[in-house]
Amino acid sequence: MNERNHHSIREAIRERIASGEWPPGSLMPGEVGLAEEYQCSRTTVNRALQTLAEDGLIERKRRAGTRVKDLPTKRAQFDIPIIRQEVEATGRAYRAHVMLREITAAPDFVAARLHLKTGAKVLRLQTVHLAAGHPHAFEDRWVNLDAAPGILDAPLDQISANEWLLRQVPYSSGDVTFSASPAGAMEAAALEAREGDALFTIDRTTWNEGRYITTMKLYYRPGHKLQTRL
Amino acid sequence: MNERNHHSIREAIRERIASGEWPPGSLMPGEVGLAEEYQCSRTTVNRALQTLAEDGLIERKRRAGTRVKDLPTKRAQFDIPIIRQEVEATGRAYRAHVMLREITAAPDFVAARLHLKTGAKVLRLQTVHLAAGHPHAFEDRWVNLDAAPGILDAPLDQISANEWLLRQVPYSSGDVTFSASPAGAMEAAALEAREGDALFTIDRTTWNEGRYITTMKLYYRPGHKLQTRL
DNA sequence: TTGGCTATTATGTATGCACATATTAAGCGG
DNA sequence: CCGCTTAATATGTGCATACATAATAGCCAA
Repeated sequence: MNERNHHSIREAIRERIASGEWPPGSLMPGEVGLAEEYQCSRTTVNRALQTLAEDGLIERKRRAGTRVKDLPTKRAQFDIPIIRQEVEATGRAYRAHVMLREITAAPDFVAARLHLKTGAKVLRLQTVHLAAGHPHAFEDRWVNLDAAPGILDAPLDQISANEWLLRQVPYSSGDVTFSASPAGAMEAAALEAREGDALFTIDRTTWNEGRYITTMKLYYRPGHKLQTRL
Repeated sequence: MNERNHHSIREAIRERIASGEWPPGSLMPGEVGLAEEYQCSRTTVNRALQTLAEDGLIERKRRAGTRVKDLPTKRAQFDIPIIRQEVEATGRAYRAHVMLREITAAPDFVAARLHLKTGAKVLRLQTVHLAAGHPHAFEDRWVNLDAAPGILDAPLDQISANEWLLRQVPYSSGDVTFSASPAGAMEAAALEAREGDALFTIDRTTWNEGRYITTMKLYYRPGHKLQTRL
């Protein structure tokens, strides 16, 4: 507890901030002062303060010193799991059902997201993810065939497109948008919901080193929540 | 570019992982090897690898070595700003309108969240946040009067409850839930939307060192999105 | 073969030091 | 009093080193 590694020092400082010892906007003691107080080297204090700065709790400037942030911006972190893992984590059996699988011309918004010409051939997949037999989410996905041609031979009844793609290009970047959208006829049918129901929706486009791979829209069943701590 | 600070080494390693040089699940070279390759000390490589591990890209175990994660769980980060800042960042004028302000008995779900007895007195606030005169979000908030009695004297027409509380207890913890919910009569009226519209919703409960301070539900106008990169 | 002990090894972490760099404060000439 | 230069200072970062710790491999005895 009273060890002087950077973890415990970080937590000690965090508590002193939370307690109001150093009010928002105020300057806190410098690294050397804290090092002396905690009987450790400046390096160790530096590490503790750096992680606090990453967490958005304090702001550090050379020469100016370290000060407690005025209006701290809270940072929420979500682990975005593979749906299979998400379902299995709750102890329910996972199954996916591919409703539609066709090669088609990319509509405008898909072409834009995947940086393709309008009308380029893409694979469209519509999948229902089932948890213990009940619809959990509906996925509407477009795959750039240039970037992932092998998907045409993938056994998509056994492994979800998401997982298959993840194995091909494991460490891709992406952007993610959370929103709420009303269920259309298609989503309502797939999720056994009513048209117009409010669905929690995730839009996601994925690329790797400049190659745009896939874009998808994921509609969760009504009532789905995404929770985190901050 | 070819510097050998921990930033550039981290990015170099990240790219080598993305390129597939070390496939998922495989063991990558040890710290000493990488240090030699990049002509730097083990300390520097260690730093680079530690941040990559925090990002969830690799997994490290003593003696066992460092390996690339098999199915990397993507981590989405959102900065949750104060609504005023969120609005002003888009260049629009911010204004808040308090629709309801009453001291009332806490209903069950509020009492549970704030760890109070059912029926304890709480302050309920309903606020519309306006961006350039148009409704942006509707906030339904409950404040624990024991934890923040001063709020009864706060000029809530000038400063939002959120900001006021944030100044009183700046460094609180909280939990956050994202979901989609249909607009009720109240939300529809406040947001100038139709009843049943799909609204992006954030539930948030805040505490500080065991004192439960406030819980609120925030309904965004239809079409609101929350975007991030991963 | 099995169980437990030990040596080995890769990562985890603290330290002292040197130097880099950004920013403020002081000094100074006009 | 202004604007420039210069010095002082807090943080940023890298390095060599030492030791801690966890996981593994190998060994030996029962």
